[in-house]
Amino acid sequence: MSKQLNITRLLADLPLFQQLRDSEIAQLAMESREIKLSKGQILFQKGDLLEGFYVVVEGQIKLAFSSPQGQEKVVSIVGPGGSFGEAVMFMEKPCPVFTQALEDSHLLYIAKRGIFTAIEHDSVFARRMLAGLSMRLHGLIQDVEDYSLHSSTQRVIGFLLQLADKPTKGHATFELPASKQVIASRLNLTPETFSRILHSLSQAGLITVKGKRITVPDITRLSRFDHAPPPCAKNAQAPLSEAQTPLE
Amino acid sequence: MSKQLNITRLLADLPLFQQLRDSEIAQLAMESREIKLSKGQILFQKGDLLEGFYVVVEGQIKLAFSSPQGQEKVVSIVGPGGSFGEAVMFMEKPCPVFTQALEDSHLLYIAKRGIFTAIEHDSVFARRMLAGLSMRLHGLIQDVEDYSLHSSTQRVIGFLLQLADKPTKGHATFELPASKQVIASRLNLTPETFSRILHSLSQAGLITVKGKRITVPDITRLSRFDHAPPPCAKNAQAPLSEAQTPLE
DNA sequence: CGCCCGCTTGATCGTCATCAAGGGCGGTGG
DNA sequence: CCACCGCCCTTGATGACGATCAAGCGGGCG
Repeated sequence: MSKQLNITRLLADLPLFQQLRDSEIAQLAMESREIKLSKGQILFQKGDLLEGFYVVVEGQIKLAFSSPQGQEKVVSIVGPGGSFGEAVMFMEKPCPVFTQALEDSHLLYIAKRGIFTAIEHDSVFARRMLAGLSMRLHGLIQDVEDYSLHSSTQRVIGFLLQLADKPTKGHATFELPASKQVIASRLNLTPETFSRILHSLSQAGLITVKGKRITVPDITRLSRFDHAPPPCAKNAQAPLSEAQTPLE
Repeated sequence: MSKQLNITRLLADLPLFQQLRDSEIAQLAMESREIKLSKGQILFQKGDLLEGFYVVVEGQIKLAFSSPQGQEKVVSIVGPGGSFGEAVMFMEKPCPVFTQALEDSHLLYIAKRGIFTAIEHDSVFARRMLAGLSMRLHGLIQDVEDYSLHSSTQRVIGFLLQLADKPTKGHATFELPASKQVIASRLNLTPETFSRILHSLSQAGLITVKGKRITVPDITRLSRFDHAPPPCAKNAQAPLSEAQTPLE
C-alpha cells in the first residue's frame, strides 16, 4: 500500500537511519506507523510505558512534567527530524514526562522490535543509537549547568545565542520557535520574568524584539553580556536613559 | 600476568558485563587498564576528549563543573560499581564536567575499541549499554525536575528518602555518602542552607542528625512533608508538634 | 465590533545566597 | 596528655533575584 511506501520514505530520510540498507528500512517500516496529532492534543501521559519511540515529521511536540499544583515545566521542544522516547523504551520504566502537540503534527511511531532487530543486524546503527542518546544526555547536562550556575538573564542569552549561531556571523535575525510562555517555561522562568528580561536586553541595545521576531545586531556583544544592569532607573539618570529607539 | 588476570576478574564482576563470554571479557581486558587516584586528585578536566570510559572499583569520584568565578557544582557522585564517561566517549565531543577523587580510589579505564568490538559481537551487550545510558538520562531528568519545581527542602527530603528506601520499611538509619558541603552542592544548595534545612527537619522530629549519621524514624511521614514551616513557630497550629527546644 | 488570549508592566513578598563570626572535632606536635 | 591549629560545620543578619498577585494593553478571530 502507498501508506507503507510513504513510511519507508520518511524513515529513509531520517538522519538516524541513513546507514541502513533498503531491506532493513523496509523491515523497520513494518514495525512503524504514522500518527497525526492536532494542536493541544496529548500523546502520552507521565507514567506511561513505551513500547517504541517517536519521530517528528512535521509540527512541534512539547515534553514537560507537571507539579501536583498544576503548574507545568517544559523540558524540551521537539521539531521536525527530532525524536523522543528512546530512553524510556530502552529502560522499560514509566516515562517521567508527558507529551503534547504545540501545533498540528505528524509523527512516526517506531516499535521497539524493529529497533532491536536493526541493532542486531547492524552494529553501526547501534553506535548511532548510542551516540544519539549521548547527545541527548549532553544536552540535559547543559541544562543542569544552566539552571545551577547561570542567572535568568544568562539563561535567556544562552538560549538566544543558540538560536542565532547558524546564520551570518556578526548579526542574526530569527523567530522564537514557540510562544513566549512555552519558552519561558523551557528556561525555567515565569512569563513575566522572561518578558522583563527581553525588555531590558532590548533597552540595552543588545537585541530588538518585534513579536516573535528577534534580531541580534552584534552576537559577540550579546555573548559578552554578563550581569543585568537594573532595568528601571532607580538612580534617575542611568546610562540607559536616552538609548531608546522608541521601539517605534 | 597477574595484573591482567586481576582486571579480568574486576570486569567480569561488573553488572554491565555479566552477559559477555569469557573470551570477550578477555578481549575487553586487553583494552583496559587500572588507575589509582589519591584523594583530591583530578582525573580529567572539563573540555577533555575521552577515548574510553571509567568504572569505579573502589572509592568515590565527583563529577562537577565550575563556573568562571570559581564556584563549583557537583553533578554526580559515583561509587563502587558505577561508571562515567560513556556518553562523552560515544559522542566524541569535549567533556562538560571535570572529575575528582573524593577519596583514594581505584578505577578501571576501558578503551572505546574494546566496547565497540563487544557491541559488534553481542547485540545483547549493545542493548545493555543503551539501557545504561537511558538510566543515566532518566536520572538527569529527575534532577531537572527537582531543580525546576521543588523547593530546597523538598530536594533535601527527596535525597534523604533515596538513601533511606533500602532498609527496613518504616524507619531507617544511614550515613551521608560524602561531606555535607559536597552533598549540598549536589543538591544545588549552599552549605549554610543545607545545614539549616537539616536542622529544621530535625527540629520537626522528622530526622535525627549526628555527624554524618542520619536516622529517619518514620519514612512515610518524612515523604509526606511538604512545605517548610518557618523554623520559628509563627503559627501555633504547626504540625511540627512539641519538639521545640526553645532555640532562643 | 468585541471578546479572548498572549503578553507586558507595576508592586510586593519569599526564598535562598551572601557575608560574617563562632563552635566542635580530629590531627599534630610539644 | 594536653595545647594548638585547621577544617568543616553551624548560626545569625542582611540583601538580591525572581515569583506571585494584579491590572492594563494589543491584536487576531469569530
